[in-house]
Amino acid sequence: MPRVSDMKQRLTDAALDLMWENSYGTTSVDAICERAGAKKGSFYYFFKSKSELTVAALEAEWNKNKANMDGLFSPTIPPLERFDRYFDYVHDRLAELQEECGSILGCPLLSIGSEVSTQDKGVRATVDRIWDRKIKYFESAIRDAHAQGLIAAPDPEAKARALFACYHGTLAQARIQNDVGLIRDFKEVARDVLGVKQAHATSS
Amino acid sequence: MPRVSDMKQRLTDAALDLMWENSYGTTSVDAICERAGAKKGSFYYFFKSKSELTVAALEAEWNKNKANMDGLFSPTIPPLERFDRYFDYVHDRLAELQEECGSILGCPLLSIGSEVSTQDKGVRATVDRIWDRKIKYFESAIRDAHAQGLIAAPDPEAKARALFACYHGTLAQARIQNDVGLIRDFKEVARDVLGVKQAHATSS
DNA sequence: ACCTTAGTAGACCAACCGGTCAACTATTTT
DNA sequence: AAAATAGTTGACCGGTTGGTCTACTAAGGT
Repeated sequence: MPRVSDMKQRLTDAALDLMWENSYGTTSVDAICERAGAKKGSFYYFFKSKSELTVAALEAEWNKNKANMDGLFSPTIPPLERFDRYFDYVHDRLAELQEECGSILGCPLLSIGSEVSTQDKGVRATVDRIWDRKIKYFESAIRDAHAQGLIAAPDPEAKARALFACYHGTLAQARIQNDVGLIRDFKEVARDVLGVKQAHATSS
Repeated sequence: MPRVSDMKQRLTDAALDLMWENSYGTTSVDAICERAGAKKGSFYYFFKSKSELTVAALEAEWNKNKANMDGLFSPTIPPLERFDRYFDYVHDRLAELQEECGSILGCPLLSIGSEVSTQDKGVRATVDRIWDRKIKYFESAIRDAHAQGLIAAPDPEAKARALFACYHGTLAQARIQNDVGLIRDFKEVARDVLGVKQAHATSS
């Protein structure tokens, strides 16, 4: 098997970067190619459409982040602390990206998903699938917290979905208003949504 | 002043419909014209760009909804009940639209805002402005609820923003997954976010 | 050395994009 | 009735879009 290439990955990386910063619709195949240093021919050698590339890009992003997520939501960490760590991590990452590109970018799954959901079944299904995987982290943390009596969550799956939705709404609002503030303060909102029992002072 | 026309409104209506159902990017000027029964020339007679049309469309939508919002959030209604009524209203409306077009459409402010926020300052500012107006309804309801001792909300504005973000995240997730369920269940999540004190059974 | 195969190159396409413009029509004021 | 104004028309523009196609090249196996 002659000749190897990292072009496929360069294309998915470029696509996700551009779509995250701008949008699915305004990210043209030409622009993706240019950023990846590829020519049209290469693009359509690896992917048969922009839609298919997007599916691959989202899955690739998930694979990149999975190990990190596993670490943040490790069962060795107290359940409620897992959320704090995760929210802190996302906050820091988005703040870092804001320095680079001037904008709070929010979550690409939500931006892209919301944009194409009524038009592109493939991308929509992919967003859905990855979304569900991420919710699983929330779900088991919630179940653990419930088992330890830290919260009252008889239906961990529903609670996880609700919290996930609230979090993504916050990320979206932060993107629209270009303001990290909401993300920084989300930990407290999360405690309310989770129904954390004891009101323990965090600091100050 | 000769000749009157309702074309301007037909154009903003058409634009919002199409952008809500699909997206900003995929809604072409041609498509807007076709739905409004206008020709390109008329479009650019009333608006100097697609971006400006969008601003007008969002403001027009706000004006259409304002009276309704005023009714739902009337100070004559007990504060927490205002939220219930509002959430019910949005749920019913989205469910109705789903019958028509097959999809849960979420909130156009979020969809459009998230899509164009990094690229179009005018539209972004408009979304921001309307967003703030809507939050005011939440804010005063929260303040009233706090005054009546129903909830503990020392910072009503922050609480309002948080609840608004959570709600929109739920609407976005409902759009992506094309599922009304989350919206139907949001009232309970809202109670958690608001920190409603007494656990009163609603029904069943 | 040469064949096979994975990957690259870039010219090319029709359709569509947002936007312009000059000519035209309908309506009200004078 | 005619002038002034508000609105309409549709041909037209250059650039871009997603996507195709054929010719090519680099590398591993034999």
